[in-house]
Amino acid sequence: MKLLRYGTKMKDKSARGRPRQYDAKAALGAALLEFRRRGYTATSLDHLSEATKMARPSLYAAFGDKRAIYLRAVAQYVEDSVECRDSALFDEPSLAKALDRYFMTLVAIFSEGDDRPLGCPVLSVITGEAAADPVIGAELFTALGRTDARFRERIAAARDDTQLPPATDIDAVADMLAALQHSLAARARAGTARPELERIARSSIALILKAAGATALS
Amino acid sequence: MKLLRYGTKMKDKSARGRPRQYDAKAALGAALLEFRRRGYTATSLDHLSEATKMARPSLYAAFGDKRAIYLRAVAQYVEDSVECRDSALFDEPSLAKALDRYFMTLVAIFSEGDDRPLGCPVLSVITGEAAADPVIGAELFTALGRTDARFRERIAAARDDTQLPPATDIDAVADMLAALQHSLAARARAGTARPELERIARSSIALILKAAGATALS
DNA sequence: TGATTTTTAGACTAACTCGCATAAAAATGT
DNA sequence: ACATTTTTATGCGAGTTAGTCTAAAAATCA
Repeated sequence: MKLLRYGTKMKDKSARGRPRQYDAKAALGAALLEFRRRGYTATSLDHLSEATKMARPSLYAAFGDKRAIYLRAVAQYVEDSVECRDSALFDEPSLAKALDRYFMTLVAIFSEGDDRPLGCPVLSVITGEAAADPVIGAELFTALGRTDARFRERIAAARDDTQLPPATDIDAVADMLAALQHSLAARARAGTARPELERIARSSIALILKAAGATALS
Repeated sequence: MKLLRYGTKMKDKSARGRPRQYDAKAALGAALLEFRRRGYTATSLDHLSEATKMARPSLYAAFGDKRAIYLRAVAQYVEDSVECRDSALFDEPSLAKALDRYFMTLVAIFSEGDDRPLGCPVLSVITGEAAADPVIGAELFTALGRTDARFRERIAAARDDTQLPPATDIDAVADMLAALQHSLAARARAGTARPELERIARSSIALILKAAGATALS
């Protein structure tokens, strides 16, 4: 019912008044980069204000307080990267190739950073605060659940595809793939360079597929 | 040369003056608990002062600044837990049983906490700061390296034991075990309860051993 | 041009933080 | 008892931080 109005006058949302000088999407991207560089708590609103080139009151008006800024920045990151990652996982028929594409994409993201790898925008940033802040804790929990669900879907599809045995323990294999993802995030954050991360990813994928009894798909 | 004096007069170290009211070991334990609860940056010296029941100047005199307190607290944790963990890994001839004991011990540690699991004293606490603080980053890196080395030793021993094939890729198997450890830390920090962590650990160990081609040791 | 609306900029308060400086307290040695 | 030595307690000052309030700037509509 609330949506009815938007169909008719789409532009009214920003018709009058001084036009905003900032690009919300770019601002959230810059904010996330700052969070990844400094960590969640160590990032102040002044840092965010400088990184986004938005005045503090504008930040509040646009996104809310610091936690809301982080949550929206992550939501945008997920939205932007889910297409690429889902494509890697599900558009490739061969499970082995799909996993390789997926994890190479992941390593590329985790390896971003001028000085050293910045790691995962979720795992490497809010882990410290997850126990103290229930909202952050819930965000971390749901993020892990999202990844688990994706892996389970892909493994189930491979089993139906006869690439994996019918008796495959889907949860166990998915857990191992998730563990690889968590481990790559931790290692990247600790400073492990990209080639080493890729090596670890590839050998781990091979081991997991071997354990699952995968039959190569020509 | 500096050590010569200590042999003769051991008590001189705290002979005169007001005796200290605090127990350094207990204080570091309380400090680590506080770090695990709040996260590294969010923990202030006031929090540490209250938790350890030491005045701020006493904290400085005894351990140094906040980072030094954390590093010493972690060093003590490693020292205290390494005996138990090494015993689990190396005193048990069967690789499967050794890994089970090791990871059950680890899950017990990660599940500590009144309200929710506190996770790993290293991985779950300083991940956020590792990119900004080079000293913290180095600490994280060496901690990961320690774990890797332990797993490699144990896998090599099992291979020499004929529990694993001679051609076992030691690094690959060790990487997967480390990944399981990293993953359990992340999941615990996200709030996953202990039984679920134990289930994940057991099924993952089984899968890894299967991939490595382990032969059961009766 | 003038009124309206929205964003931006600067400043301000109250609370918190670190690190230290100063003084009191509690033990020992003579 | 008195001087010495070490630890503890209090509190201060410079710097940060979150969040808000007020006023100026920049656009549209009439």
